[in-house]
Amino acid sequence: MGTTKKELFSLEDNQVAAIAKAVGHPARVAILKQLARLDACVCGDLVDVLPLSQSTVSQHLKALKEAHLILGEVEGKNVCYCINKEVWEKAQSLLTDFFSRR
Amino acid sequence: MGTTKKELFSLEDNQVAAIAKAVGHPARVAILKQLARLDACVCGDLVDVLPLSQSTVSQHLKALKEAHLILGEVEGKNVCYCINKEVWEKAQSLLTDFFSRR
DNA sequence: CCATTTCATCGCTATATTGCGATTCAATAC
DNA sequence: GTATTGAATCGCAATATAGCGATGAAATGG
Repeated sequence: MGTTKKELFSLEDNQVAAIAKAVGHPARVAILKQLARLDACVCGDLVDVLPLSQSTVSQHLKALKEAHLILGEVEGKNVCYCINKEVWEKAQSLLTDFFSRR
Repeated sequence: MGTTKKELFSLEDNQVAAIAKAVGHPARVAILKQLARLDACVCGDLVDVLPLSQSTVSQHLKALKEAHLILGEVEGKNVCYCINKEVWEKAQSLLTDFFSRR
């Protein structure tokens, strides 16, 4: 318990849920918006923009990375994040389809 | 801590996050799909369709109701759930806009 | 009245999430 | 080499979530 019984649901339902879950926090929404806006990647400028500590922002970035919605590339001392275009488009179509029902 | 600092984010970011959070579980995805498919409302047939106990399904329905994505109407002994069309469309446009970035 | 059915809620356990400060590690700067 | 900077991770506390069985409350059936 406390654990989602993923095995019991369809792949698609799990995919939709996983994406939605990753987006389900205002900080992560804000991060994704920033990354979309800047098109090119950014790094820890995100920390400056967000009203959260560095460690907390790092956690959210990790969550988004685990959902494959973003990519992080090391550039010397910095890490450059950007939207994972492929997965983003997949997510877009999954969610669009989902909400187009009815 | 353990609590999202919603105050620190924009209304829109919070709205997007709240909807995504509600959708962020495969059981709730499955419920919403069913309700969309049956167009007309259903009741505890949902429990039969889902691989979860009645109490757990009830919890998920509560979560969806709190996100205003669904409506529940008492009909004698039964409760009839259906998608909240207005909010659903709002959610659709919010999420579509969100994913249309970039 | 009592029994049954339908659903919500309580009470509990297990696990996950959010947040932060402190620490660590790698890369640069000196 | 040491110092500094950027970012991930650790460790912790507070809270939230997922799941279930049991109990409750309202409506129907007798």
